[in-house]
Amino acid sequence: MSESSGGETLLFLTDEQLRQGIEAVFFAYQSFTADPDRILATMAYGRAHHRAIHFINRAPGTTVNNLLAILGVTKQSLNRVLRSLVEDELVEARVGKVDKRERHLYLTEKGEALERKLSDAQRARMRSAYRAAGPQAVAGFRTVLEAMMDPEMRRRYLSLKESGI
Amino acid sequence: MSESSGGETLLFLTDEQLRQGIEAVFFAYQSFTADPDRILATMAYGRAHHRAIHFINRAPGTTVNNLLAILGVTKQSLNRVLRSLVEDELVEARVGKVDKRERHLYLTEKGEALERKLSDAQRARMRSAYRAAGPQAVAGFRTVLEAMMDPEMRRRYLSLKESGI
DNA sequence: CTTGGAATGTCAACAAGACTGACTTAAACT
DNA sequence: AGTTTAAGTCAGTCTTGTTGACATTCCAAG
Repeated sequence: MSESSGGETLLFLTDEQLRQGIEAVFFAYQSFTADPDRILATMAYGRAHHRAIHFINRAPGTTVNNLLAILGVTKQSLNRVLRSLVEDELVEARVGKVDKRERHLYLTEKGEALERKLSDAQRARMRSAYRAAGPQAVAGFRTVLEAMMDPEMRRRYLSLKESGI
Repeated sequence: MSESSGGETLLFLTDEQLRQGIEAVFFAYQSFTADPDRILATMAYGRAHHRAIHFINRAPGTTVNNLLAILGVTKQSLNRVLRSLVEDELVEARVGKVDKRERHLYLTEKGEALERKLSDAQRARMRSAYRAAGPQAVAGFRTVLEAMMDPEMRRRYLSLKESGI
């Protein structure tokens, strides 16, 4: 009922379609985090540890400040996570040679092993979803995700994307 | 370097491609929740309240148990949220006529107003992303998201999708 | 050279929101 | 009458976010 396709010029952009998109993102994201969450729950870690490990692996030697900017949390919040990872010898924090205030972060072998375990699970899900959907759908998927990002997020995303080639 | 396209038969499924997909989901989801989060932060509410409001609006008269199943949280967790929403007169919990043990949940006018405010923000983002990406990309986006969901999540998603037609 | 400010990171305390487990109440079913 | 189901409650824990205060280091202006 109501003005379903009232103000929209493009037919596929009804409120109902948009709402379904929102719900799809919600449910997909829950599934997306479920695999690593299950693994992390067996240890004393959570999603925050996963994120830190992921991005340290992605950009080894990154500083705490750098990581902060990517994750978008406060330094105090990240610090707690980082501390436990360093204590458990998954991450090494080396004092900067040029600037001694900085800490450069690296995964240890143990840290790399966990990273692989977590990302394997997540990649397996992405791989099977990508396979099932086909290359054209994947391209569209990526296009919409990038369009959804805030300029600031997109900047972070693209900087990683380029560094990873 | 390393075995970039070593074990994959399909070229577009390199580990690097999958990793970029994972990061895209991460950054897009952050942006996706940012708008409602900003609005909610001004009140004493959080994301949990938003989710409850969203699904009550989506399926008015739903029972607590029903909502529990959709959200995938414990009743203790949902109860805390629901209690504050009822106290603040955003949600009404009516005793069931057929089964008096059940509480049927409805948004009040005040609740509907907040729901609209929150979903307007989120829909605006989706709309502009969809517009920018084009219909074909949107179709692909939806296809991949559905393929990413656990069977259980997909079941929940589809049941809502159908009820919303 | 020194001193004051800026940048980087750490510690402590608190709040939201998730969880488990144990329990109560009321209603419905058998 | 006894069991199951729906909802709600109380207590305690964990993760992860927040602010505020503080230490260390660097750098630049006087």
